[in-house]
Amino acid sequence: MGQATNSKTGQSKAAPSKGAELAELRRRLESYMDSEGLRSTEQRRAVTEEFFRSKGHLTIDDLLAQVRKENPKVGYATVYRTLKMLADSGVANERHFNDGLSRYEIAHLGHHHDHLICTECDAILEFEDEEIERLQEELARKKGFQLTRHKHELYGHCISPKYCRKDKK
Amino acid sequence: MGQATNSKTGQSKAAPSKGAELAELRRRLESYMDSEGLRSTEQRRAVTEEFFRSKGHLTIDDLLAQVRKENPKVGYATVYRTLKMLADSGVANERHFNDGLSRYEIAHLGHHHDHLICTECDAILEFEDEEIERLQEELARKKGFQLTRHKHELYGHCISPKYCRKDKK
DNA sequence: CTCTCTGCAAAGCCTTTGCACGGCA
DNA sequence: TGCCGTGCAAAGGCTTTGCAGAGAG
Repeated sequence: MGQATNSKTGQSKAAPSKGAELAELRRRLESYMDSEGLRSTEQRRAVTEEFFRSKGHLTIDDLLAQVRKENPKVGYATVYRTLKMLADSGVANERHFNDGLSRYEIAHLGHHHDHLICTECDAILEFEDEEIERLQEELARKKGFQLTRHKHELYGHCISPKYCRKDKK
Repeated sequence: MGQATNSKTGQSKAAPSKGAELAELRRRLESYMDSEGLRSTEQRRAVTEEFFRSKGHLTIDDLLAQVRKENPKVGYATVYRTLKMLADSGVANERHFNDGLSRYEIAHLGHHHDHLICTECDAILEFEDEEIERLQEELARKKGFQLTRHKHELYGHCISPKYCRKDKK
């Protein structure tokens, strides 16, 4: 992939800025809602804004709590349904780590990533490793499989106690 | 670890035969039950036998159905509790793939493995890849993490339609 | 005889759904 | 005004738990 540099921002196309990526996701959502005839309501805007404002990996409860700070009348089911909509439109990914909850993260454009999860402070880091992805493909081919997706989660704890505290979250 | 060969069976210690591994697991379970003061009941024996007889990755329903063929009076909760006991003793691993069900597999002695799952025929293959494990460790170290466990699942479908059929399971 | 185990049913937990009302377009 | 969206509450689906009776040691 080329490293075409944007002369205005200094950002390359291969790694667009956070802001540019969010703008693209908003456009994607808008066109999805248009094409599906979905309406823009106060609740959907509230949930969507809170979602984009977040750092991702939120549970439905997390998000609902945030949304209700500004908009106390929003219901449980609406958040569920709105997040499903965000996932269907491709701007959110639903994830299931080992706590039995659904979490939603902001989608990344054009590349997959996996997660490193601290079981002490609940931090969730994202990672990408091309070499591992390549080995996975190779392995699947050897076993006679065509891969469609994968799930790779590394659990452990931050080495530095300074940044790893139960109360940090 | 050495490659001492067993003169009787030709099996090396590093890769014990299936039968030898099962025998070791049974011993492990027995000593666990002894140490915890757990009793050997007809139901526990039935569930445990069926579990060891299986090829693993069974859901609780799968196992209960099997057990009830011989022993119709066994209850749901007993199977849950017995499988928890098997997991606690280290002879079973609880796994959660993407269907919301708990599955139990026969533990392997001294080595970790991951899974390749066919979303067409529901086949579950195990794999081990030292290179991937090494890269994981390296990656975690770079991110300042100490790994304790991981979950690596590859989803796809068998390339050969001959061996990949919905009705196969 | 004591203390654990079992089976049933109920309760938990999270997610999904049905339905009447409310509000976009 | 016609429909879609919302909120509430109930229903689902799987797992866990409480309890009285059964059974191992």
